[in-house]
Amino acid sequence: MKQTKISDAVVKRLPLYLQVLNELKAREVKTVSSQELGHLLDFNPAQIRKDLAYFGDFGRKGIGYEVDYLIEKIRHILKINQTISVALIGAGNLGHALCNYNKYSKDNMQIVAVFDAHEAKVGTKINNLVVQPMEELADTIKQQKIRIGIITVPAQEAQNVANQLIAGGIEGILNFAPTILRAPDEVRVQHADFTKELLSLAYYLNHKEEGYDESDMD
Amino acid sequence: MKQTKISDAVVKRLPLYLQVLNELKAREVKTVSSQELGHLLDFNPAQIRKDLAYFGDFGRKGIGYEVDYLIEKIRHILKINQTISVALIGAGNLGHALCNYNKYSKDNMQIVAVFDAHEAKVGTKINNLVVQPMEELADTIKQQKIRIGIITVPAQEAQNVANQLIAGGIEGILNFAPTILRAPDEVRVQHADFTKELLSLAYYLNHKEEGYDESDMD
DNA sequence: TAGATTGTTAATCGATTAACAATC
DNA sequence: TAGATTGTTAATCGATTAACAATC
Repeated sequence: MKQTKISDAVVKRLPLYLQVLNELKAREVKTVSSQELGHLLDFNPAQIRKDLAYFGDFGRKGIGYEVDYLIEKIRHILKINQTISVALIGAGNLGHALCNYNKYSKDNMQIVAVFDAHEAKVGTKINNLVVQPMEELADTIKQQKIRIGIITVPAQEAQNVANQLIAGGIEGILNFAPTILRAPDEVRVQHADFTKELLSLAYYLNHKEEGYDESDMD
Repeated sequence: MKQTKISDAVVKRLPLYLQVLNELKAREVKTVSSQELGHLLDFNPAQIRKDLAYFGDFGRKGIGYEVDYLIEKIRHILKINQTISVALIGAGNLGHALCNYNKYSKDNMQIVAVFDAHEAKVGTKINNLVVQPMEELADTIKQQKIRIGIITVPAQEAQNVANQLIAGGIEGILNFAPTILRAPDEVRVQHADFTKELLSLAYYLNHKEEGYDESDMD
């Protein structure tokens, strides 16, 4: 029984592999080498082979990887086979977008409940889901076996919502609010804050030439 | 004139520093040590000092960093002072959410134009911005000095939209579509794909215990 | 002054890449 | 078989952390 701690860097790349493999499958490509995958993803082929080798021997020497087979393996590693129930808190614009996105997505996440603290929102419908009041959060988590909470409320309310999710026994949180959440170690918190992406994009646009020039500061 | 190549890891942390500093400022905290910042962010204090030192000597030995001053310095580094014009392509749910978000945001990005390929959308309004047809993209980029394009169209259309942005002379792209974009080296492409965050979250929920156990595969 | 904390060098840690025997 | 490509070990590279002189 081989057990290795897989690094965050590797886990982050798995969804990317899956994405490219799905695109290859759509193009009816049957096998692919680490060389080709590396070219498509701008990764080093050795890195791809090493990443995949953490989980088993999926390739064939001299041939490469069978696309269908590798997809199945990675789906298995990420446990996409089983559906995970998700709650969304914050029925604003972003919440709507995510619900809508979720409806068409074919991966394992399923938003099964939506909550909002504002009375005006409670009772309205998003894609057949009735927006519930926050008071029902803990009970619903238990009844519907919800494991992940997506936070799409304003930054000031995010920690409060997180606390309620944690109290309700949530296992993971995807936080869209631009604030850092405190959570116990058992609860995995992932940030999906595109403002940070925009800010670093701005940095790169303004420092395109090369390194940072300290005299810029004056 | 000291010039150093700043690593991606450092640039990614700058917005986080800014975020925490802004929260400290709101609480009227005047100075903060790398120790305290490290505690708030779960970072090593030495790392914070090293990161900041790339850009200049912002702290005072024995005291720490002045919150207001450091905020100004980081804003300067990220060039948040000057506004950057942004175009959004894809007037769907996510596009709406981003426009709305942008209206209230106080940072440097400003969505100044919205485009959509679908006739039904063209001419409708999002926060005072009239949705324009794709044909006007290149001209608008030039006229309005747009530097960044945000892509919120379905995955299949994303590369096509990216090509049009690139042809129009865009400098950076923030891609929300779950697909990998090909772009020349001069154009910085940043991915803001929360599906990937969700997938890795799922991984961690299912492999909480410890390392990966290869016999799980059977 | 004594205590605290920076900026920075050196040490450590971990992740990426190169290289190659194994083998399809 | 000859050519290709894996899985894996060893080498390299880069990022994080520890340690400490400088100094507020």
